[in-house]
Amino acid sequence: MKEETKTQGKSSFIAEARREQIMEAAIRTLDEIGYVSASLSQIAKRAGISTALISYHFSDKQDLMNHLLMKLVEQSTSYILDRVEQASTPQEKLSAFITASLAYQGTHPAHNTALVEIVFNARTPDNVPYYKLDEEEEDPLLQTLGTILREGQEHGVFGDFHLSVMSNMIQGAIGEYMLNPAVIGRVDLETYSSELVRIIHRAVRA
Amino acid sequence: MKEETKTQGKSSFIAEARREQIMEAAIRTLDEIGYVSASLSQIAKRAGISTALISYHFSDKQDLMNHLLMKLVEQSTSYILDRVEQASTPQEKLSAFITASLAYQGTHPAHNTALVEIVFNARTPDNVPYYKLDEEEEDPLLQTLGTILREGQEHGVFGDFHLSVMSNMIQGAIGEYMLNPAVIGRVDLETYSSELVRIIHRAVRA
DNA sequence: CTAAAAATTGATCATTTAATCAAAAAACTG
DNA sequence: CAGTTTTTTGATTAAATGATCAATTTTTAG
Repeated sequence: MKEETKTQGKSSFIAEARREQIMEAAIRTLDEIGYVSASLSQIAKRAGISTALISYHFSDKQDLMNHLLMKLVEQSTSYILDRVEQASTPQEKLSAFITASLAYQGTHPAHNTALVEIVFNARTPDNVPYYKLDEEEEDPLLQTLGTILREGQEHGVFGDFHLSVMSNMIQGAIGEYMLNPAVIGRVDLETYSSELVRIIHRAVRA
Repeated sequence: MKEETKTQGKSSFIAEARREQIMEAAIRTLDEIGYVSASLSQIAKRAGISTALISYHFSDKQDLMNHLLMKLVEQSTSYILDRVEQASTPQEKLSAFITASLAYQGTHPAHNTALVEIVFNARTPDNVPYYKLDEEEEDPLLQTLGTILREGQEHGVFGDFHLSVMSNMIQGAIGEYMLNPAVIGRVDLETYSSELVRIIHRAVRA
Protein backbone atom coordinates (compact mmCIF):
# COMPACT_ATOMS: atom_id res chain seq x y z
CA MET A 1 0.00 0.00 0.00
CA LYS A 2 2.97 2.30 0.21
CA GLU A 3 5.10 2.09 -2.91
CA GLU A 4 4.19 -0.63 -5.26
CA THR A 5 4.00 0.72 -8.75
CA LYS A 6 7.79 0.67 -9.10
CA THR A 7 8.18 -2.67 -10.77
CA GLN A 8 4.98 -4.60 -11.21
CA GLY A 9 2.56 -3.45 -8.54
CA LYS A 10 3.42 -6.32 -6.20
CA SER A 11 6.40 -6.39 -3.83
CA SER A 12 5.98 -5.36 -0.23
CA PHE A 13 7.60 -2.49 1.55
CA ILE A 14 10.28 -4.65 3.09
CA ALA A 15 10.99 -6.39 -0.18
CA GLU A 16 11.55 -3.07 -1.92
CA ALA A 17 13.86 -1.90 0.84
CA ARG A 18 15.82 -5.12 0.63
CA ARG A 19 16.16 -4.76 -3.11
CA GLU A 20 17.51 -1.27 -2.67
CA GLN A 21 19.98 -2.55 -0.11
CA ILE A 22 21.16 -5.29 -2.43
CA MET A 23 21.60 -2.86 -5.30
CA GLU A 24 23.49 -0.50 -3.05
CA ALA A 25 25.80 -3.33 -2.04
CA ALA A 26 26.18 -4.22 -5.71
CA ILE A 27 27.33 -0.67 -6.46
CA ARG A 28 30.00 -0.91 -3.77
CA THR A 29 31.05 -4.32 -4.99
CA LEU A 30 31.37 -3.23 -8.61
CA ASP A 31 33.30 -0.16 -7.55
CA GLU A 32 35.68 -2.12 -5.35
CA ILE A 33 36.41 -5.32 -7.26
CA GLY A 34 34.80 -4.89 -10.68
CA TYR A 35 32.21 -6.85 -12.60
CA VAL A 36 34.34 -9.92 -13.22
CA SER A 37 34.85 -10.53 -9.50
CA ALA A 38 31.46 -9.29 -8.42
CA SER A 39 29.92 -12.66 -7.57
CA LEU A 40 26.68 -13.02 -5.70
CA SER A 41 28.61 -14.04 -2.61
CA GLN A 42 30.75 -10.91 -2.77
CA ILE A 43 27.66 -8.75 -3.06
CA ALA A 44 25.93 -10.68 -0.26
CA LYS A 45 28.96 -10.25 1.98
CA ARG A 46 28.86 -6.48 1.54
CA ALA A 47 25.11 -6.41 2.15
CA GLY A 48 25.47 -8.58 5.24
CA ILE A 49 23.01 -11.16 3.97
CA SER A 50 23.07 -14.64 2.48
CA THR A 51 23.50 -15.21 -1.22
CA ALA A 52 20.21 -17.07 -1.37
CA LEU A 53 18.43 -13.88 -0.38
CA ILE A 54 19.67 -12.18 -3.50
CA SER A 55 18.29 -15.02 -5.56
CA TYR A 56 15.00 -14.63 -3.70
CA HIS A 57 14.64 -10.96 -4.61
CA PHE A 58 16.12 -11.11 -8.09
CA SER A 59 15.36 -13.88 -10.49
CA ASP A 60 18.83 -13.86 -11.80
CA LYS A 61 22.21 -12.19 -11.59
CA GLN A 62 21.41 -10.59 -14.91
CA ASP A 63 18.10 -9.40 -13.50
CA LEU A 64 19.94 -7.71 -10.64
CA MET A 65 22.37 -6.02 -12.98
CA ASN A 66 19.53 -4.93 -15.23
CA HIS A 67 17.64 -3.29 -12.40
CA LEU A 68 20.81 -1.66 -11.11
CA LEU A 69 21.70 -0.33 -14.53
CA MET A 70 18.24 1.20 -14.93
CA LYS A 71 18.44 2.77 -11.51
CA LEU A 72 21.86 4.26 -12.18
CA VAL A 73 20.86 5.63 -15.57
CA GLU A 74 17.61 7.11 -14.27
CA GLN A 75 19.39 8.72 -11.36
CA SER A 76 22.10 10.46 -13.37
CA THR A 77 19.69 11.36 -16.15
CA SER A 78 17.20 13.09 -13.87
CA TYR A 79 20.03 14.90 -12.09
CA ILE A 80 21.27 16.33 -15.36
CA LEU A 81 17.88 17.04 -16.92
CA ASP A 82 16.71 18.88 -13.80
CA ARG A 83 19.57 21.32 -14.15
CA VAL A 84 19.14 21.73 -17.88
CA GLU A 85 15.47 22.60 -17.48
CA GLN A 86 16.31 25.43 -15.13
CA ALA A 87 18.23 27.16 -17.91
CA SER A 88 16.44 29.11 -20.62
CA THR A 89 18.61 29.98 -23.62
CA PRO A 90 20.26 27.30 -25.74
CA GLN A 91 23.67 28.53 -24.64
CA GLU A 92 22.74 28.27 -20.98
CA LYS A 93 21.16 24.87 -21.48
CA LEU A 94 24.28 23.62 -23.20
CA SER A 95 26.44 24.91 -20.37
CA ALA A 96 24.13 23.33 -17.81
CA PHE A 97 24.23 20.03 -19.66
CA ILE A 98 28.00 19.86 -19.68
CA THR A 99 28.47 21.17 -16.16
CA ALA A 100 25.82 18.94 -14.61
CA SER A 101 27.10 15.85 -16.41
CA LEU A 102 30.60 16.39 -15.11
CA ALA A 103 29.39 17.41 -11.66
CA TYR A 104 27.44 14.20 -11.33
CA GLN A 105 30.56 12.23 -12.09
CA GLY A 106 32.43 14.16 -9.47
CA THR A 107 29.83 13.73 -6.76
CA HIS A 108 28.95 10.10 -7.49
CA PRO A 109 32.20 8.40 -8.44
CA ALA A 110 31.17 4.95 -7.19
CA HIS A 111 27.89 5.12 -9.06
CA ASN A 112 29.72 6.06 -12.21
CA THR A 113 32.19 3.24 -11.86
CA ALA A 114 29.39 0.77 -11.28
CA LEU A 115 27.63 2.07 -14.37
CA VAL A 116 30.73 1.63 -16.48
CA GLU A 117 31.37 -1.84 -15.12
CA ILE A 118 27.86 -2.97 -16.00
CA VAL A 119 27.70 -1.32 -19.40
CA PHE A 120 30.98 -2.85 -20.51
CA ASN A 121 30.39 -6.30 -19.06
CA ALA A 122 26.77 -7.23 -18.77
CA ARG A 123 25.06 -8.68 -21.83
CA THR A 124 21.54 -9.23 -22.99
CA PRO A 125 20.14 -12.75 -23.27
CA ASP A 126 21.22 -12.67 -26.94
CA ASN A 127 24.75 -12.05 -25.71
CA VAL A 128 24.87 -8.49 -27.01
CA PRO A 129 26.90 -6.24 -24.72
CA TYR A 130 25.09 -3.15 -23.52
CA TYR A 131 27.74 -0.90 -24.96
CA LYS A 132 26.90 -2.23 -28.41
CA LEU A 133 23.18 -2.17 -27.85
CA ASP A 134 21.29 0.28 -30.01
CA GLU A 135 18.59 1.39 -27.61
CA GLU A 136 15.28 1.40 -29.37
CA GLU A 137 13.85 4.17 -27.23
CA GLU A 138 16.37 6.94 -27.70
CA ASP A 139 18.61 7.80 -24.78
CA PRO A 140 16.88 10.85 -23.21
CA LEU A 141 20.20 12.53 -22.52
CA LEU A 142 21.33 12.28 -26.10
CA GLN A 143 17.89 13.34 -27.23
CA THR A 144 17.94 16.40 -25.00
CA LEU A 145 21.39 17.35 -26.17
CA GLY A 146 20.22 17.08 -29.76
CA THR A 147 17.22 19.27 -29.04
CA ILE A 148 19.37 21.95 -27.40
CA LEU A 149 21.69 22.05 -30.38
CA ARG A 150 18.89 22.10 -32.93
CA GLU A 151 17.00 24.88 -31.20
CA GLY A 152 20.21 26.86 -30.97
CA GLN A 153 20.66 26.50 -34.70
CA GLU A 154 17.05 27.43 -35.40
CA HIS A 155 17.34 30.51 -33.19
CA GLY A 156 20.50 31.46 -35.02
CA VAL A 157 22.68 31.49 -31.91
CA PHE A 158 24.49 28.35 -33.01
CA GLY A 159 26.16 28.04 -36.38
CA ASP A 160 26.13 25.27 -38.93
CA PHE A 161 27.39 21.81 -37.95
CA HIS A 162 26.39 18.17 -38.19
CA LEU A 163 24.02 17.60 -35.33
CA SER A 164 24.74 13.93 -34.55
CA VAL A 165 28.47 14.43 -34.82
CA MET A 166 28.43 17.44 -32.52
CA SER A 167 26.21 15.61 -30.00
CA ASN A 168 28.48 12.64 -30.03
CA MET A 169 31.59 14.77 -29.64
CA ILE A 170 30.18 16.56 -26.62
CA GLN A 171 29.08 13.33 -25.05
CA GLY A 172 32.47 11.82 -25.73
CA ALA A 173 34.27 14.77 -24.21
CA ILE A 174 32.19 14.43 -21.07
CA GLY A 175 32.52 10.69 -20.72
CA GLU A 176 36.21 10.71 -21.52
CA TYR A 177 37.06 12.69 -18.43
CA MET A 178 36.16 9.89 -16.07
CA LEU A 179 37.89 7.30 -18.21
CA ASN A 180 41.19 9.09 -18.58
CA PRO A 181 43.22 9.04 -15.36
CA ALA A 182 46.03 10.96 -17.03
CA VAL A 183 43.72 13.93 -17.53
CA ILE A 184 42.05 13.58 -14.14
CA GLY A 185 45.45 13.81 -12.54
CA ARG A 186 46.45 16.84 -14.60
CA VAL A 187 43.34 19.01 -14.46
CA ASP A 188 40.68 19.14 -11.76
CA LEU A 189 36.99 18.77 -12.46
CA GLU A 190 36.11 22.46 -12.10
CA THR A 191 38.79 23.52 -14.55
CA TYR A 192 37.92 20.78 -16.98
CA SER A 193 34.27 21.70 -16.75
CA SER A 194 34.72 25.43 -17.36
CA GLU A 195 37.32 24.95 -20.09
CA LEU A 196 35.19 22.38 -21.86
CA VAL A 197 32.21 24.72 -21.76
CA ARG A 198 34.34 27.45 -23.28
CA ILE A 199 35.69 25.22 -26.03
CA ILE A 200 32.28 23.82 -26.90
CA HIS A 201 30.71 27.25 -27.02
CA ARG A 202 33.35 28.34 -29.44
CA ALA A 203 32.75 25.23 -31.53
CA VAL A 204 28.99 25.74 -31.82
CA ARG A 205 28.82 29.53 -32.10
CA ALA A 206 27.30 31.07 -35.17
CA MET B 1 67.89 -16.93 -34.45
CA LYS B 2 65.07 -15.41 -36.39
CA GLU B 3 62.93 -13.19 -34.22
CA GLU B 4 63.76 -13.32 -30.59
CA THR B 5 64.07 -9.84 -29.20
CA LYS B 6 60.32 -9.45 -29.05
CA THR B 7 59.74 -10.50 -25.49
CA GLN B 8 62.82 -11.68 -23.67
CA GLY B 9 65.28 -12.93 -26.28
CA LYS B 10 64.32 -16.57 -25.76
CA SER B 11 61.34 -18.30 -27.36
CA SER B 12 61.76 -20.29 -30.56
CA PHE B 13 60.23 -19.58 -33.93
CA ILE B 14 57.42 -22.05 -33.45
CA ALA B 15 56.69 -20.78 -29.98
CA GLU B 16 56.32 -17.24 -31.26
CA ALA B 17 54.03 -18.37 -34.04
CA ARG B 18 51.91 -20.30 -31.58
CA ARG B 19 51.68 -17.29 -29.32
CA GLU B 20 50.49 -15.18 -32.19
CA GLN B 21 47.91 -17.81 -33.07
CA ILE B 22 46.64 -17.90 -29.50
CA MET B 23 46.39 -14.13 -29.35
CA GLU B 24 44.58 -14.09 -32.65
CA ALA B 25 42.09 -16.62 -31.30
CA ALA B 26 41.73 -14.52 -28.17
CA ILE B 27 40.79 -11.51 -30.29
CA ARG B 28 38.08 -13.50 -32.00
CA THR B 29 36.86 -14.88 -28.69
CA LEU B 30 36.68 -11.46 -27.05
CA ASP B 31 34.90 -10.07 -30.06
CA GLU B 32 32.38 -12.88 -30.18
CA ILE B 33 31.51 -13.62 -26.55
CA GLY B 34 33.21 -10.89 -24.49
CA TYR B 35 35.74 -10.95 -21.70
CA VAL B 36 33.48 -12.46 -19.06
CA SER B 37 32.86 -15.57 -21.14
CA ALA B 38 36.30 -15.68 -22.71
CA SER B 39 37.62 -18.67 -20.78
CA LEU B 40 40.81 -20.47 -21.72
CA SER B 41 38.76 -23.33 -23.09
CA GLN B 42 36.78 -20.97 -25.34
CA ILE B 43 39.98 -19.47 -26.66
CA ALA B 44 41.53 -22.90 -27.10
CA LYS B 45 38.49 -24.10 -29.00
CA ARG B 46 38.79 -21.24 -31.48
CA ALA B 47 42.52 -21.83 -31.85
CA GLY B 48 41.98 -25.54 -32.35
CA ILE B 49 44.36 -26.50 -29.55
CA SER B 50 44.15 -27.75 -25.99
CA THR B 51 43.77 -25.38 -23.08
CA ALA B 52 46.96 -26.70 -21.52
CA LEU B 53 48.89 -25.37 -24.49
CA ILE B 54 47.79 -21.85 -23.67
CA SER B 55 49.07 -22.33 -20.15
CA TYR B 56 52.32 -23.59 -21.61
CA HIS B 57 52.91 -20.48 -23.70
CA PHE B 58 51.50 -17.94 -21.27
CA SER B 59 52.18 -18.09 -17.57
CA ASP B 60 48.73 -16.93 -16.80
CA LYS B 61 45.43 -15.79 -18.25
CA GLN B 62 46.39 -12.32 -17.13
CA ASP B 63 49.72 -12.72 -18.89
CA LEU B 64 47.91 -13.57 -22.12
CA MET B 65 45.62 -10.59 -21.82
CA ASN B 66 48.57 -8.34 -21.03
CA HIS B 67 50.47 -9.40 -24.11
CA LEU B 68 47.38 -9.09 -26.26
CA LEU B 69 46.62 -5.64 -24.94
CA MET B 70 50.16 -4.47 -25.70
CA LYS B 71 49.96 -5.91 -29.18
CA LEU B 72 46.65 -4.24 -29.91
CA VAL B 73 47.78 -0.89 -28.59
CA GLU B 74 51.06 -0.99 -30.48
CA GLN B 75 49.30 -1.93 -33.68
CA SER B 76 46.74 0.84 -33.64
CA THR B 77 49.25 3.37 -32.36
CA SER B 78 51.76 2.76 -35.12
CA TYR B 79 49.00 2.81 -37.73
CA ILE B 80 47.89 6.23 -36.59
CA LEU B 81 51.34 7.71 -35.98
CA ASP B 82 52.52 6.60 -39.41
CA ARG B 83 49.81 8.65 -41.04
CA VAL B 84 50.33 11.63 -38.79
CA GLU B 85 54.03 11.75 -39.62
CA GLN B 86 53.27 11.98 -43.32
CA ALA B 87 51.51 15.29 -42.74
CA SER B 88 53.45 18.51 -42.32
CA THR B 89 51.40 21.40 -40.96
CA PRO B 90 49.64 21.23 -37.59
CA GLN B 91 46.27 21.43 -39.31
CA GLU B 92 47.12 18.52 -41.59
CA LYS B 93 48.54 16.52 -38.73
CA LEU B 94 45.40 17.08 -36.71
CA SER B 95 43.23 15.97 -39.61
CA ALA B 96 45.41 12.93 -40.13
CA PHE B 97 45.20 12.04 -36.45
CA ILE B 98 41.42 12.13 -36.41
CA THR B 99 40.94 10.46 -39.76
CA ALA B 100 43.45 7.70 -39.11
CA SER B 101 42.05 6.97 -35.65
CA LEU B 102 38.56 6.55 -37.01
CA ALA B 103 39.74 4.67 -40.06
CA TYR B 104 41.53 2.14 -37.91
CA GLN B 105 38.34 1.52 -36.00
CA GLY B 106 36.51 1.01 -39.25
CA THR B 107 39.02 -1.41 -40.70
CA HIS B 108 39.73 -3.38 -37.52
CA PRO B 109 36.42 -3.69 -35.69
CA ALA B 110 37.25 -6.97 -33.99
CA HIS B 111 40.59 -5.65 -32.78
CA ASN B 112 38.88 -2.62 -31.37
CA THR B 113 36.26 -4.65 -29.59
CA ALA B 114 38.93 -6.89 -28.11
CA LEU B 115 40.82 -3.84 -26.94
CA VAL B 116 37.74 -2.41 -25.26
CA GLU B 117 36.90 -5.73 -23.64
CA ILE B 118 40.37 -6.03 -22.15
CA VAL B 119 40.69 -2.43 -21.05
CA PHE B 120 37.37 -2.48 -19.26
CA ASN B 121 37.76 -5.89 -17.68
CA ALA B 122 41.31 -6.93 -17.09
CA ARG B 123 43.01 -5.76 -13.93
CA THR B 124 46.52 -5.45 -12.65
CA PRO B 125 47.74 -7.70 -9.82
CA ASP B 126 46.75 -4.90 -7.42
CA ASN B 127 43.22 -5.20 -8.82
CA VAL B 128 43.33 -1.82 -10.55
CA PRO B 129 41.35 -1.89 -13.80
CA TYR B 130 43.28 -0.77 -16.84
CA TYR B 131 40.80 1.96 -17.58
CA LYS B 132 41.63 3.53 -14.23
CA LEU B 133 45.34 2.98 -14.56
CA ASP B 134 47.39 6.13 -14.85
CA GLU B 135 50.08 5.01 -17.24
CA GLU B 136 53.43 6.14 -16.01
CA GLU B 137 54.93 6.39 -19.45
CA GLU B 138 52.57 8.71 -21.21
CA ASP B 139 50.32 7.27 -23.87
CA PRO B 140 52.15 8.09 -27.14
CA LEU B 141 48.91 8.88 -28.93
CA LEU B 142 47.83 11.40 -26.34
CA GLN B 143 51.36 12.78 -26.28
CA THR B 144 51.41 13.21 -30.04
CA LEU B 145 48.04 14.88 -30.03
CA GLY B 146 49.26 17.28 -27.36
CA THR B 147 52.35 18.08 -29.40
CA ILE B 148 50.32 18.80 -32.52
CA LEU B 149 48.05 21.17 -30.63
CA ARG B 150 50.92 22.93 -28.86
CA GLU B 151 52.89 23.45 -32.04
CA GLY B 152 49.79 24.78 -33.72
CA GLN B 153 49.38 27.32 -30.95
CA GLU B 154 53.06 28.28 -31.08
CA HIS B 155 52.89 28.76 -34.83
CA GLY B 156 49.82 30.91 -34.37
CA VAL B 157 47.58 28.74 -36.56
CA PHE B 158 45.64 27.50 -33.52
CA GLY B 159 44.02 29.87 -31.06
CA ASP B 160 43.96 29.86 -27.30
CA PHE B 161 42.52 26.87 -25.45
CA HIS B 162 43.34 24.52 -22.58
CA LEU B 163 45.61 21.91 -24.07
CA SER B 164 44.71 18.91 -21.90
CA VAL B 165 41.01 19.60 -22.17
CA MET B 166 41.15 19.96 -25.93
CA SER B 167 43.23 16.77 -26.25
CA ASN B 168 40.81 14.88 -24.10
CA MET B 169 37.81 16.19 -25.99
CA ILE B 170 39.24 15.11 -29.33
CA GLN B 171 40.13 11.71 -27.99
CA GLY B 172 36.68 11.36 -26.49
CA ALA B 173 35.01 12.34 -29.73
CA ILE B 174 37.00 9.70 -31.57
CA GLY B 175 36.48 6.92 -29.05
CA GLU B 176 32.81 7.69 -28.61
CA TYR B 177 31.99 6.81 -32.19
CA MET B 178 32.70 3.13 -31.71
CA LEU B 179 30.89 3.05 -28.39
CA ASN B 180 27.70 4.69 -29.53
CA PRO B 181 25.60 2.40 -31.71
CA ALA B 182 22.92 5.07 -32.05
CA VAL B 183 25.39 7.32 -33.85
CA ILE B 184 26.96 4.51 -35.84
CA GLY B 185 23.53 3.67 -37.17
CA ARG B 186 22.73 7.27 -38.02
CA VAL B 187 25.94 8.48 -39.64
CA ASP B 188 28.55 6.46 -41.51
CA LEU B 189 32.24 6.53 -40.70
CA GLU B 190 33.28 8.71 -43.61
CA THR B 191 30.72 11.37 -42.81
CA TYR B 192 31.50 11.25 -39.12
CA SER B 193 35.19 11.53 -39.89
CA SER B 194 34.95 14.51 -42.22
CA GLU B 195 32.38 16.33 -40.06
CA LEU B 196 34.42 15.79 -36.93
CA VAL B 197 37.51 17.14 -38.67
CA ARG B 198 35.56 20.22 -39.68
CA ILE B 199 34.15 20.80 -36.21
CA ILE B 200 37.51 20.32 -34.52
CA HIS B 201 39.24 22.65 -36.93
CA ARG B 202 36.72 25.29 -36.13
CA ALA B 203 37.20 24.70 -32.41
CA VAL B 204 40.98 25.08 -32.51
CA ARG B 205 41.34 27.83 -35.09
CA ALA B 206 43.01 31.06 -34.08
C1' DC C 1 69.95 -42.00 -36.87
C1' DT C 2 69.67 -41.04 -32.17
C1' DA C 3 69.32 -38.63 -28.13
C1' DA C 4 67.90 -34.45 -26.03
C1' DA C 5 64.82 -30.63 -25.91
C1' DA C 6 60.55 -28.47 -27.00
C1' DA C 7 55.77 -28.75 -27.79
C1' DT C 8 51.33 -30.76 -27.03
C1' DT C 9 47.75 -33.38 -24.98
C1' DG C 10 44.25 -35.60 -21.87
C1' DA C 11 43.27 -36.28 -17.35
C1' DT C 12 42.84 -34.40 -13.07
C1' DC C 13 42.60 -30.94 -9.20
C1' DA C 14 40.81 -27.70 -6.04
C1' DT C 15 37.88 -23.61 -6.28
C1' DT C 16 34.33 -20.92 -7.40
C1' DT C 17 30.22 -20.02 -9.39
C1' DA C 18 24.90 -19.28 -9.79
C1' DA C 19 21.05 -21.46 -8.49
C1' DT C 20 17.79 -24.53 -5.70
C1' DC C 21 15.39 -26.31 -1.65
C1' DA C 22 13.66 -27.57 2.59
C1' DA C 23 13.42 -25.72 6.92
C1' DA C 24 13.43 -21.93 10.19
C1' DA C 25 12.43 -17.23 11.45
C1' DA C 26 9.88 -13.02 11.07
C1' DA C 27 6.04 -10.27 9.78
C1' DC C 28 1.44 -9.83 8.88
C1' DT C 29 -3.72 -10.65 9.45
C1' DG C 30 -8.03 -11.32 11.32
C1' DC D 1 -3.01 -14.85 19.95
C1' DA D 2 -3.21 -18.38 16.15
C1' DG D 3 -2.74 -19.19 11.43
C1' DT D 4 -0.89 -17.77 7.15
C1' DT D 5 2.25 -15.63 4.24
C1' DT D 6 6.60 -13.52 3.48
C1' DT D 7 11.34 -13.43 4.31
C1' DT D 8 15.73 -15.53 5.36
C1' DT D 9 19.13 -18.95 5.90
C1' DG D 10 22.46 -22.96 5.52
C1' DA D 11 23.31 -26.77 2.97
C1' DT D 12 23.68 -28.65 -1.37
C1' DT D 13 24.09 -29.19 -6.42
C1' DA D 14 25.93 -29.33 -10.97
C1' DA D 15 28.75 -26.88 -13.99
C1' DA D 16 32.75 -24.31 -15.21
C1' DT D 17 37.06 -22.29 -14.29
C1' DG D 18 42.31 -21.78 -14.36
C1' DA D 19 46.00 -24.40 -13.45
C1' DT D 20 49.11 -28.58 -13.00
C1' DC D 21 51.28 -32.95 -14.25
C1' DA D 22 52.78 -37.08 -16.27
C1' DA D 23 52.84 -39.03 -20.60
C1' DT D 24 53.24 -38.64 -25.52
C1' DT D 25 54.43 -36.62 -29.84
C1' DT D 26 57.14 -33.55 -32.56
C1' DT D 27 61.09 -30.93 -33.49
C1' DT D 28 65.81 -29.94 -33.14
C1' DA D 29 70.86 -31.04 -32.94
C1' DG D 30 74.92 -33.64 -33.09
